[in-house]
Amino acid sequence: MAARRPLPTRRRPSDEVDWKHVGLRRTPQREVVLDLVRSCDTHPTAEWIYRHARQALSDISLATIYRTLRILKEKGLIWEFSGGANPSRFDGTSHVHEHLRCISCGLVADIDLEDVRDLRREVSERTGWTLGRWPVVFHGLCQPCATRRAAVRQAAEERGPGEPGASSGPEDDRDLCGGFW
Amino acid sequence: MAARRPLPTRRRPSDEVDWKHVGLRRTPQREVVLDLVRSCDTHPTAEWIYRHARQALSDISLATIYRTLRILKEKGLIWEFSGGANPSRFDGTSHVHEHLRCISCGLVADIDLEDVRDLRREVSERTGWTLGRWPVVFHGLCQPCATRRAAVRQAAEERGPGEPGASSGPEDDRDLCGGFW
DNA sequence: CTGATTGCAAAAGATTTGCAACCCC
DNA sequence: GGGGTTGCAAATCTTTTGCAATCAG
Repeated sequence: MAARRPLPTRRRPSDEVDWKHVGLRRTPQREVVLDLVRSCDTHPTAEWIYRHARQALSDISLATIYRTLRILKEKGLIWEFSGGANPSRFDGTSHVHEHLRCISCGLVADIDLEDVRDLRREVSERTGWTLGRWPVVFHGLCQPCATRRAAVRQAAEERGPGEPGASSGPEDDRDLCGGFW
Repeated sequence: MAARRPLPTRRRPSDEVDWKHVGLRRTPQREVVLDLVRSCDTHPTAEWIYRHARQALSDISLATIYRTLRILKEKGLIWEFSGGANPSRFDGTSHVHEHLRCISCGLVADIDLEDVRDLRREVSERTGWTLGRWPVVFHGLCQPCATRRAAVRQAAEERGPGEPGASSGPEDDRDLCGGFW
């Protein structure tokens, strides 16, 4: 274990965790990963977390990132959004909220919805499933993707028939918009 | 191209597709894949589709299955549920309906929910996203997984503290319950 | 101390892609 | 006939795993 940049002195999300009760040993790696996921609202990928974690723990490995994310998820401390062939994104579950996921660029956004509580109960009663506090995910297009897609579709229609559901991946979005579908 | 078992003479889902308008050439491979996804309600994986497609088209390749699924998805003819490190599952979108996905075994179930229509509009207005007819996915535990998990948790608590969110993969579920989380 | 955790490198999957042969329109 | 499609095999990419060294309690 090499360079370990002094971590911020202000209170960190990982301080709030009762590690012993959760059944996990408290390590710098786990603290950094949890803090990264909990403190940013960008729903980062494992790769992004890896890059940023290295700024604090220079020799943390990608394997540890994945291992830690999986464990934190299993303990219910964070939530994962699977992304098909593309990387998963993670969310620090601090309070109950729902999600929007863009089917074009994979962006995940949070939203608070009071009304969903009743809906969960209804669904649970009708199906026998346990819906607890797990998120409800709406799928659709974020504004940039909707705009881009509309442009593409119009161009296609001017060229001739076909392409009713033309898709277009994200062109820019260098950092966190990996592209899901 | 070899053995091509006589396909069922009854009307098939793929007959309803206006291939030319969609902008795709009509091929036996595409018909079989679309028919399989549209005619079963089990939300199959690519692998499952491959195994079954071979019964009609003995030398169809897995690459074609994936390519076709991707294309059909891009054209809006089917819907994909990403599964992290685990295989995606597909759904033939015939009418608007919502989904339940088990966070333990990955099972996907359909459910009709009138009330969701208003909710979509509300979310759309509040966020500016385009939610169209894309599905809303509830996450939770299917009955078998909920039962199994409760048992595991109880056993853990009898042994001592910790394990508040213990996870357990599917043990049986040979055919279609791949395991997501 | 002692078992849990980590890094490293290699493995495992799922999905994609290059390319020549082939088939639908 | 010609360009869209397919099969095959190899490549890619994300995530997991085996194992010896190291660390937390």
